[in-house]
Amino acid sequence: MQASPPSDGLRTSLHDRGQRLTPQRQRVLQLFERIGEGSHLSAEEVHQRLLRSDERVSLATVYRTLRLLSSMGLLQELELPEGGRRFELASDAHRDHHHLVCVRCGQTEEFESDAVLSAGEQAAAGHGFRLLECVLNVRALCPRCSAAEQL
Amino acid sequence: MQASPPSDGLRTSLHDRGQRLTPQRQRVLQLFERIGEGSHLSAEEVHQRLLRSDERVSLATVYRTLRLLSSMGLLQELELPEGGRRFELASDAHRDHHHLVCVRCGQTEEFESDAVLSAGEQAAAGHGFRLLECVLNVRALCPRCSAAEQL
DNA sequence: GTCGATGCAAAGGCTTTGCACAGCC
DNA sequence: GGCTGTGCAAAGCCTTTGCATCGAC
Repeated sequence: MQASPPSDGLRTSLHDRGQRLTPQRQRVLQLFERIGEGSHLSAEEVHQRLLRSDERVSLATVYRTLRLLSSMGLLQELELPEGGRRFELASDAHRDHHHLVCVRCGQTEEFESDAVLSAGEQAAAGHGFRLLECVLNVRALCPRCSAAEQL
Repeated sequence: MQASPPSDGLRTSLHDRGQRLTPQRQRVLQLFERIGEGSHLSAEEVHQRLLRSDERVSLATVYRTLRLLSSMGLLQELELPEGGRRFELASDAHRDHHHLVCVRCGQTEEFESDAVLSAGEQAAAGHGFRLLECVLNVRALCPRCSAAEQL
């Protein structure tokens, strides 16, 4: 009894693009599936985590794979300037997927909002654009840092 | 007849922080004022534009100044991963300031939305955060690129 | 005159790339 | 077996930093 092997979907998607299923690509994607949808990892973190579980993948390949999986729509790149490029598992639910970030300590909370999605859809439609993804970044101060700033 | 000298506000803000008003800092800020609120420039572009108008500022100083002016709240950094870090003139109106970006060709449209701002405020309040800025990035395909993708 | 700011060039991250070898199909 | 993917190391951005000099106050 095991979860449906994720390799199948991946293999097919790759095949359609004339590309191959390799252990490295599986390892990267499975890592994201293991940690779940909410988590954002940098390339370096992906590399470290794979090494820790004895799954050898070179850093260059991590970069190549993150780019590939993003272009295939399986991962998506986050837009949080504080702290570099990060990736997370893509999902339809995440077309509307927002971040509340403390600009001082980096604490990040996620939230969803139909209001935001429909505002995004309206804006896109108004300019004749086709919406792909809609991400609201709220830069803020968390309670602790907000208190610290008052001093 | 000239617009109120921007140096005064800048001089005061700098003074309060024990810092000095230099020609370089004025040039950078004035450049942003000249091009208006909607425009996003990278450090390199700021440098190039200043050189073109014979205002000599080293690239290192451009970086230092962009960082300084941002930390003073006079400029703000954009969050558009496609195409590197960019800055624009800050203004209160821009606390709520959104981008519709074509992921294929980079065409960018701006829009505003009260609905988005209030969603951001709600989210911040719900977690006890103090909102600073609220930016919605809508990744999409512009009409031209959308058509091209259908082929 | 003092102390912060600048310019230059060098150092620093992070990311991509060239090339030979390995391994998927 | 062909041709794509990988690993390694080198190269390439973009950005920051050290240090001597300059200049705002």
